[in-house]
Amino acid sequence: MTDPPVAYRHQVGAQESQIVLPPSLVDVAAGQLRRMIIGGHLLPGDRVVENRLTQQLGISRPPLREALRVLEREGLVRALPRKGAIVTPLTLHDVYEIFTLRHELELLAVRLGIPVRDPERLDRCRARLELMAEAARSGDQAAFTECSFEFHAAVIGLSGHQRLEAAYRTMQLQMLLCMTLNHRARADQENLVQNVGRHRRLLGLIEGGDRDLILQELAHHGDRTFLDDIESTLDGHTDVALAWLERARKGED
Amino acid sequence: MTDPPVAYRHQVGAQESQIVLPPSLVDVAAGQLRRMIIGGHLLPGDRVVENRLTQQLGISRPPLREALRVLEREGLVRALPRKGAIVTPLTLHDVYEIFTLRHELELLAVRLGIPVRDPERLDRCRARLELMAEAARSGDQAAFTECSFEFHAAVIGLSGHQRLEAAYRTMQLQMLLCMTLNHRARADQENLVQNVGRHRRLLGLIEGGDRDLILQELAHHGDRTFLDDIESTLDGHTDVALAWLERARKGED
DNA sequence: GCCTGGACTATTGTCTACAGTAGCCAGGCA
DNA sequence: TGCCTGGCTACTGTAGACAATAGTCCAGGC
Repeated sequence: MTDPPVAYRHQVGAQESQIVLPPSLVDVAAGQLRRMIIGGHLLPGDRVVENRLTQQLGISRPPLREALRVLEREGLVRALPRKGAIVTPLTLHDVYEIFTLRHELELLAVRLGIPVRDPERLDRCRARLELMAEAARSGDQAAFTECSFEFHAAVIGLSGHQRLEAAYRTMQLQMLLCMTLNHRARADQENLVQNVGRHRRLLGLIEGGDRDLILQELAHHGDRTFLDDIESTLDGHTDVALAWLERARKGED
Repeated sequence: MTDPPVAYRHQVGAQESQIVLPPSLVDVAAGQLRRMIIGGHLLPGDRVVENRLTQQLGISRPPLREALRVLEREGLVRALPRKGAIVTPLTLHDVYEIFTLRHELELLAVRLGIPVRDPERLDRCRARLELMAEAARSGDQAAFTECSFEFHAAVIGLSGHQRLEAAYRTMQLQMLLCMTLNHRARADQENLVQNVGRHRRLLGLIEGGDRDLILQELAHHGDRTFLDDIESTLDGHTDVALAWLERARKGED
């Protein structure tokens, strides 16, 4: 997808101190794999064969294997010794785990981060929200997902708690993995725009700085606690997730 | 250290279903690296040079690099692009992060796991506590640390929440990393035995099944909230951590 | 007709080798 | 004396090749 950097090119940006180095193949490969999984090109349970991927990505096996180790720690991939790797298969219990832990991390972030101390962090949230809005206007589903992901991470980042944010990002990724289970998960542009509206309201609450109000909102959702749909649901897919959850409850594991 | 398996040997255990496979070099290397870091042989900020380690461990670079990727995701090691890796350097803020997040994960585990549903899980806690006690009796500091680590993981595992347990293990590891900052962190055998006693009381509380009582105990510690010393402090090193925290608060970053 | 054994293929686990980069040190120039 | 520059060394990033294993398919025997 991105052109493989045959040689390292040092690119000096507008600001002289900002030197942009091409990322290592491991990072590139990890990013591509994430996109393939989140994008639904690789579904939970699918085999992840190294040779095939090296050809697709145009790299050799060592960096790919390192990338797979990263993905494994992120929970997107499961390694079966001597049998290769598969995209993490999900059960209903997995979904439960992902949503509960994610919810809990959000609560903690609100407790630690609201009211906001560092206005600069708030600016970053605003900027990413605008990127979301732009993606929604253009109707680019993939871009919207990515922007939304980054917006949420930025919100969690208001806490200034890097480890919390890292754990949250992991859970977000796995939530996106859940979403791939439902093929009907495509939202139309209308939905995207509405979603941006919800996120804008969330940002308003945050700017208000009333921690308890936000926590109250979070706790207010009763049965849907771990599928809270106001400040954190990604891409307006809450209903989809709920539906899947319901379906899974009745039928398959 | 461990003999390198020149050939793969399938070992069939007493129970026929239990086939013991030799672990991959990546796992071996990751384990060894963890021990080197937790054991204080590699201190925060120390460079982690690949070539040196391959010689020490008797393996080649690819599996070692994969192991480093794992450790990186665990937060024990930080990769500096094109400059190698270092053991994660810790600031006061890092310690704050580690203890707060760990504490929060504990609270969640108690809320989800108490009262205990699956008695088998409780048995595992008991078994590991006995291992701890044995290590304390023999005064084996390293073994005690490892047993304690596993005991706590088992307690968190009462929740049946694998992702929660995984996140907790990560924080535990990083907490052990914090401990290496203080060279006086060696506890004598007396301390170890006392520590086992505290853990035994915790297990008693858990067996009692009174969730609120435990949560109350956890919240009861006021200033020391995130250094709670009853149910989760490892190895009786709370005081050491507090002292270090105090020292860091005044002086260095 | 079904089961068992063996060879084959696909794939993972590991190693060695090479390309390219960052840091260091000596030497030259202002 | 101080700074810059060139080359050297140590190290990381990546590639390709080999060794070993797990699964599969087919042939042969019961």
